[in-house]
Amino acid sequence: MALDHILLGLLRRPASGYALKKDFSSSLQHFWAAELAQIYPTLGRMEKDGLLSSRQQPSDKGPPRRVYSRTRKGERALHDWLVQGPESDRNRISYLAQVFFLGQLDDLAAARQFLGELRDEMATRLATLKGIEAGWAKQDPRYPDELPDEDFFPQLTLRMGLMKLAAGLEWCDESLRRLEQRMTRNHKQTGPAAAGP
Amino acid sequence: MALDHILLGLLRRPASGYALKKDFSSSLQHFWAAELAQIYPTLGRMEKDGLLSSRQQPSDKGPPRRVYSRTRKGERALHDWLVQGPESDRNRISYLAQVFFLGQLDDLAAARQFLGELRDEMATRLATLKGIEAGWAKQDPRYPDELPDEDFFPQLTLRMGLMKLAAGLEWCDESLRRLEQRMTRNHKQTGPAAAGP
DNA sequence: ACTATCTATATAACTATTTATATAGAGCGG
DNA sequence: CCGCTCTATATAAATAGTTATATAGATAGT
Repeated sequence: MALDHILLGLLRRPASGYALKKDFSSSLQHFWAAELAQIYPTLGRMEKDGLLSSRQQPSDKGPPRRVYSRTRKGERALHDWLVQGPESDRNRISYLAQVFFLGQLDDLAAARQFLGELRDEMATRLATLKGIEAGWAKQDPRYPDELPDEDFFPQLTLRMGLMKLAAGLEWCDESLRRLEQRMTRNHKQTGPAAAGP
Repeated sequence: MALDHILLGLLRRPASGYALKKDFSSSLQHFWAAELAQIYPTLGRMEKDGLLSSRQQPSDKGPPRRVYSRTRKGERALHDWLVQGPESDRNRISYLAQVFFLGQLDDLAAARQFLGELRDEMATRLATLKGIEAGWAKQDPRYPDELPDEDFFPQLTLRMGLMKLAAGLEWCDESLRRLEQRMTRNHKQTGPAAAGP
């Protein structure tokens, strides 16, 4: 499971479940999300399996926290995950499933509406990622090519997000243009159409 | 759940679970996969919920099959799914999670190896999609802009796949180039480095 | 006849994920 | 002091998805 390995990667330095969830919210969330209700039992299982160890620590703000560290075994598991090569993910993209069936709507205007909303969402996400990039660039003059390895690879994932979203936006625009052409065409030839003389 | 709605979309014409699985394998699989062991109980539940109806039919090649049709209620559910707007998917991309942590490998050559494998996989998938596109174009002279609506939207999803994979390949090449620069640089300045005079 | 493959359905066991809920201390605003 | 938010952990219940396995008729090849 990828969550296990992601937690191992994040546990480069010891952290509590709550802190790990924050790591997800900051950078990782764009390609992998996890809820606390999934993180806590996973950490417990991984400790049971000897991949992690934990100790309780008093907290200045709130109840005591359980801080996890990865063990030698955990480090090996992370290493193995990385050198085994890319996991070909069962990439589920639900909006494409919707697009696939848009032709079954009685009115193409509803399909246009759909693609317009998708375009807006992608534009928003692209703006978000650009904001993150700008922030990184501002606070570190070494951005992007003089960054330490530790930050180079996360930066690559951000770059992938930017490139995919740019491609997605381009696709939306192209699709909307083609759909509108199609709507105009259908409008003009209402009735006759189809077969030539 | 998206699987429910996908099945409703596929059931434009009545079909058995086995046949629906084949529909997945042909076109849909690139952005949504499903196993028979998931499809059968889902069809059962949807029938119980009144979204589908079924009847048994003798088969010429094998045991009798249960053929499902969507009900009026099922059609409404599909319609609602489409007009509600794009589902923002929790898009999980496990290879990006791996890339994120590649800096924790002791040897950057292993990271290069990883990105090379990813590049190869993407190139293969891109070739596959291009093959599908070529097949469609060959068997239908209306491809792509004179296709009936029914085929226009599936064709758009194929196009999205092509564009995303092209972006992905570009990213791999760019990342490999930058990683190799980085490796050369590290090699040259073994020891001194960092601070200027 | 034997074997493999394809059609066809189904279930059990397991793993993963989401949503809802409970608990409890600490700090802040009104 | 009351309610709100944040820190912090945890569990229950439900849903979703994967892997393994069982059954059985039909057809094609050896």
